[in-house]
Amino acid sequence: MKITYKGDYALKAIFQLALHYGKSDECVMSISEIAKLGDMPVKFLEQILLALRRGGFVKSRRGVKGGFLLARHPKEIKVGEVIRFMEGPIEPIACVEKESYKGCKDVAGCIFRDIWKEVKNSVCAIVDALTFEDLIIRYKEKSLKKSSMLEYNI
Amino acid sequence: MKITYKGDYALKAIFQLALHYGKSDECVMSISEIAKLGDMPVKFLEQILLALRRGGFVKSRRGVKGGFLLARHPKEIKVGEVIRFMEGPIEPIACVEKESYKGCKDVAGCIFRDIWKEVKNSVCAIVDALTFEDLIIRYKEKSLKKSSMLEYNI
DNA sequence: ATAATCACTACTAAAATAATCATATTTATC
DNA sequence: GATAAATATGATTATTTTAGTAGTGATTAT
Repeated sequence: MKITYKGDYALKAIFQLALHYGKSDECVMSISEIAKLGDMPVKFLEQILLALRRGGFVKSRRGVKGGFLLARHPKEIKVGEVIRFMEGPIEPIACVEKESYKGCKDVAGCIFRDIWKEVKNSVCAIVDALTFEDLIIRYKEKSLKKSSMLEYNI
Repeated sequence: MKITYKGDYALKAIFQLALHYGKSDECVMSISEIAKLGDMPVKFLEQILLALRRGGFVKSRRGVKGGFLLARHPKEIKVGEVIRFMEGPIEPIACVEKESYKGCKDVAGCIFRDIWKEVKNSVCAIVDALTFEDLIIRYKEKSLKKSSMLEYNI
């Protein structure tokens, strides 16, 4: 039941780009900039960003002052989409999506399959309802709360 | 977001023992018997059953006519318990339970952590509400349905 | 020109996974 | 008491996944 670093970093990178989004189309972020903000290894993040580009999540510009930017508006990118793209289908076990599954002679009669489907649906309901715009709103609320707590010395 | 074979086989083994439960305390199942029913590799299952014994889920008897049986009533064993015991904490990422997490400088301000908590809670709600008695009921309903479908040639 | 930056491919070390193997110990039954 | 059937335990292994690193090439603003 784990998300890998690959998926984690992908989400963080897109989140950084989302925070940075819209100021102007010229406004790209370099890999190293994103890596620094999210505390991620640069060369590993590079691979992830290139994958995200192929997936249509981000766009890139090469050369000096090049970098990455979101290919779509943050409200058009769902968290679940990114997870699925980076990690494969959201399902606790392969038999949920694929009918063929080694460990199961009787897929139709398998009660566990039903449970995994429930789990899958419930997880998908959460991550597919969340866009990166939602995340930004949450983030801003959080940092507002934090700063006001600081202000009043709570 | 995956369950491993270890966890999968553990659930299946306990389910077989649960189906077999209560007929008498003498009524144990051998590893090979369980393995056959669940289509699992015998020696791998052996390790899993021994782990489950240490975890207090099953009891064993050695020697001829030995084997395994549940240590508790099926209604006293939750699916979530077994998953946690075999796979570790149910959480998409380590930062949910543990405060220390390499990939995150700012755990408090991290919006993803909140999402993973939501996911975790929602998954736990499902698997912690399910006992092996529930599974048996589901299973019997299913096989009843199947046999009646056969009967009426649907 | 050149320096900064993305693009791509290949490689690698470590960990996890899914087992197998060998050997000991226990116990019902003949 | 011998034997066979079973669990108990620890070691070993093969494969895959993960999390990177390294190097080289292509592009472009200055």
